Amino acid sequence: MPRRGTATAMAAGGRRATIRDVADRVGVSLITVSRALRRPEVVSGPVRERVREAVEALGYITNRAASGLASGTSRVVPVIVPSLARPAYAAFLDGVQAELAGQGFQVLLGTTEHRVDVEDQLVGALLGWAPAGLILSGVDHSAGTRRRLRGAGIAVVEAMDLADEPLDLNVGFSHRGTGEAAAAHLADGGRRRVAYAGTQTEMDQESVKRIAGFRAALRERGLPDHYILRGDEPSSLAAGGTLLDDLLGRFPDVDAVFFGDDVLAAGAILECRRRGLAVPGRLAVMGADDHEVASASTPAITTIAAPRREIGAVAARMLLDSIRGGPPEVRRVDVGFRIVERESTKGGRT
Amino acid sequence: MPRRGTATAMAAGGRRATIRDVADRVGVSLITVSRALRRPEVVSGPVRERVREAVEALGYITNRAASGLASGTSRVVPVIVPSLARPAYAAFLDGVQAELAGQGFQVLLGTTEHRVDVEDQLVGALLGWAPAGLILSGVDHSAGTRRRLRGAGIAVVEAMDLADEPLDLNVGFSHRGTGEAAAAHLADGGRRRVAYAGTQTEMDQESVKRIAGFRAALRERGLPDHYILRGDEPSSLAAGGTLLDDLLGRFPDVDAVFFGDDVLAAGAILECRRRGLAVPGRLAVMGADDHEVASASTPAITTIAAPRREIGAVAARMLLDSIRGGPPEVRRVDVGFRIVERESTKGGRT
DNA sequence: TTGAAAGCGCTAACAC
DNA sequence: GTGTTAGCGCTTTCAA
Repeated sequence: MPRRGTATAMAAGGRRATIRDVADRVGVSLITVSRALRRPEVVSGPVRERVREAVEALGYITNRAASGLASGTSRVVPVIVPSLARPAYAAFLDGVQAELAGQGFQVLLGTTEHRVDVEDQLVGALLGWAPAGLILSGVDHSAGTRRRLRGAGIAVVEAMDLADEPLDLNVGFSHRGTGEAAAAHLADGGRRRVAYAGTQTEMDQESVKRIAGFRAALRERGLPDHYILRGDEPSSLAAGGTLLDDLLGRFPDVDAVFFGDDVLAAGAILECRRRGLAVPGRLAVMGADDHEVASASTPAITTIAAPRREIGAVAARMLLDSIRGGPPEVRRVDVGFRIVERESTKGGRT
Repeated sequence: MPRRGTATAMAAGGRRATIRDVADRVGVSLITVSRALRRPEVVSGPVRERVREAVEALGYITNRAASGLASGTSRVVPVIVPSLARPAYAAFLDGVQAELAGQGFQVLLGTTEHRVDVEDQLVGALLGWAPAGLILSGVDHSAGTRRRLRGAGIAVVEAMDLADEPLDLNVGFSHRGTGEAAAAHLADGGRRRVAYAGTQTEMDQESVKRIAGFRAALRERGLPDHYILRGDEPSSLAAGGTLLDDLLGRFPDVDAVFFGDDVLAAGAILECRRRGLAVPGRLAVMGADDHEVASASTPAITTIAAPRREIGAVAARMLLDSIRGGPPEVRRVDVGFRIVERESTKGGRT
C-alpha cells in the first residue's frame, strides 16, 4: 500500500477503528456495541447514545467482511445485466439500485455482453460474497448456472423477460409478444412485405424471441416471414443506416421494417431521407424501447414501450420481500408492454 | 432463510464447500489449496491439477468475506455516480465496469442523485468493504468525505470533472470550459441575446460550472449574461418544450439557447416546430452530451461531445495502476471535449 | 440489558 | 514446494 492514513479520527496506532476501539472508549463490552449498532432497541438509551458518540468520534465503519463472515450473509445484491450501453438496461439498473439502496442494500454490478459463459463466471464470482439475493436480467441460463443458483439457497429474481419455469422469482414482459404485436401492427396497417432488422441478434435471447414471435405472427396472416436481417455491430444511428442499405439491397420490395431498437430505426429514417424514400409512404418504420430519439425523429417513430425502470424496482421489491418474509405468493409478474403509435407507420395500403 | 441448498455438488452435510473440504479431498493442507487458487505457479503441477478437479467437483467458491477479512483488502471498487438516468453517466459506468471486470475486480454501485449528504453516507458505507480503491464522479465533496477518503489510505479517482486539488487521481474535462465554448460558439455565430436553460441545475456542480463559464464568456464579449433559466424536473423532451415556453415568455427576444443536454434541446426544437419558429433562423439551439437525439432531430443539433465511456476506462486504469504500482507520475488527465457543429446553430446574423 | 467464549473461512508469516 | 500457527473483526450461541 503506497498510501497511509492521516485522518485525525482514528484509533491509536493509525489503524482503522474497530468495534473493539469503540467498546473501550465507551467502557462496555464489544458485543454491546455490535448490538447498539444493529438493533438499537435492545440496548439501554444511555449506552446507545454513548456508542453513537464514540462511533462518530472514532470515525468507526463496520467491517463488512468481518460482519459477512460471522453472519454468513451480507447486505449485498449482485445485479447482472447484458450491457450498460443500452439505455433500456441502464433504466432497469437504475430502478433496482434506487429501491435497494433505500433499504440499505448495496448493488454489485456484473455485465455479460450477452455471453452465457461470462454469466456463468460472474454468477460464480458474485456468489462468493454470500449475497442476500441475486438479480439477473434474462431467463435463459446455462444448466450449470441454474444448478448453482438453486444450490445457493438464496432468493433469485430473473427480470425483464418472462420465464416458463422461473428459477425462483420473475418479473418482466413477453419479448415474443412484442414481436407478435409489431408484426400485427404492421400487417394490420396493410403492409405485405414486412422485414425485421437488428444487430447482435444471435446472442441476445430477447431478440431471438422477438424475431420468433414476429415471424409466427406474419405466417399466421399468410405473409412471408423471411425478410430477416441481422447485423453484428452495436446499435447506433450509423448502423441503422447500414442496415437499411443492406435490407433494400437484398429485399428491394419490402414495405415495412421493424428494427431491433429505436436508435436503429432513427438511423434508417435518416438514410431514407438521404435517399428520398418516403416514410411511411413507401416504407413503414418501427422501433422498440421508447427511446427519446423515437419522438424526436421526423417522422416520429412508432415504438414499443415497456416500464424498464419499474421492472427494476419491482425486481428489487420482490427480492427484499422474499429475503425478509420468505417465498411470496406471487412469484411471477407480467408488467406488459404497449405499442406507441406514431407517424412512421401511419397510412399504408389497406 | 426460507430456502435450502439442494445441489448435488456440495460438501457432506449440505453446507457450502470450504477450502477445507477441497484440501481434504485432495489430501493436502488447506494453505496449499489457497495457494493453488491464488498463485498457481507456486504449487506443483499435479497438485494444481487435483485442486482444480476438486474445486470443480465440489462446486467450491471462494468466500470473499473470509478472504477480505484475512487479507485486509478486497477486489472490489465502489463507483459513485450522480444518477443512472442520464446516459452520460451510464456510459461512464460502462467504461469503468468493462475495464475493472477484465482485471478481476467487481464494481459496487452507488448513486447520489446529486446530493452531497447521500454521497457522504455512501462513502462511509462503501468503505466498510475494505475496497482496493474507489471511483467518484465529480470533484466537489464535503469536507468530511474528503477527510475520510484521505484517511482510508486507498487509491481514489475523481472522474468526469477536473479538480484544482485532486484528492488523489483525477480524469475528466473542464465543465467550465464547455460553458465558455458554447457561449463563444453562439456569440461568434453572430447571436447577441444568448440564453442558458437547464434542469436541476442548483445541485449539479457540473452545470453550475458550465453556467459560470458560459456567463463569463458572454460578459467578456460585452453580451448580456442574465438570460439564465433553471427548471427543476428531470430532463426529458417534454421538459425541453416547457423550458422553451418559459424562456420565450420571460425573454421574448433571445436569439440563441444553450440547453443543459441534448434531450432538452430536442424537446425545445419540437416545440419550436409547433410554434412555427425557425431554427436556426430565428433561434439557434445547442445541446450537450452528443446524444443520438441530437443527430436525429430536424434540424440536427449542435452539441458538445466528450468521451464519457473512455473517461470511465481511464479512471479504472489509473486506479488499477495505482493499486498495483503505487502512485503514478500522471495524477490528472484532461481528456478534453469538442463542439460538434450541426444545423441548429448555423447561419445567424453575423 | 449485558457479557464471555467460540468460531465464521480465509491468508500472512514463518517454519520445514 | 508444502505445512503450522495465529489471527483478521465481527456475530452467534449461551450464560448471567
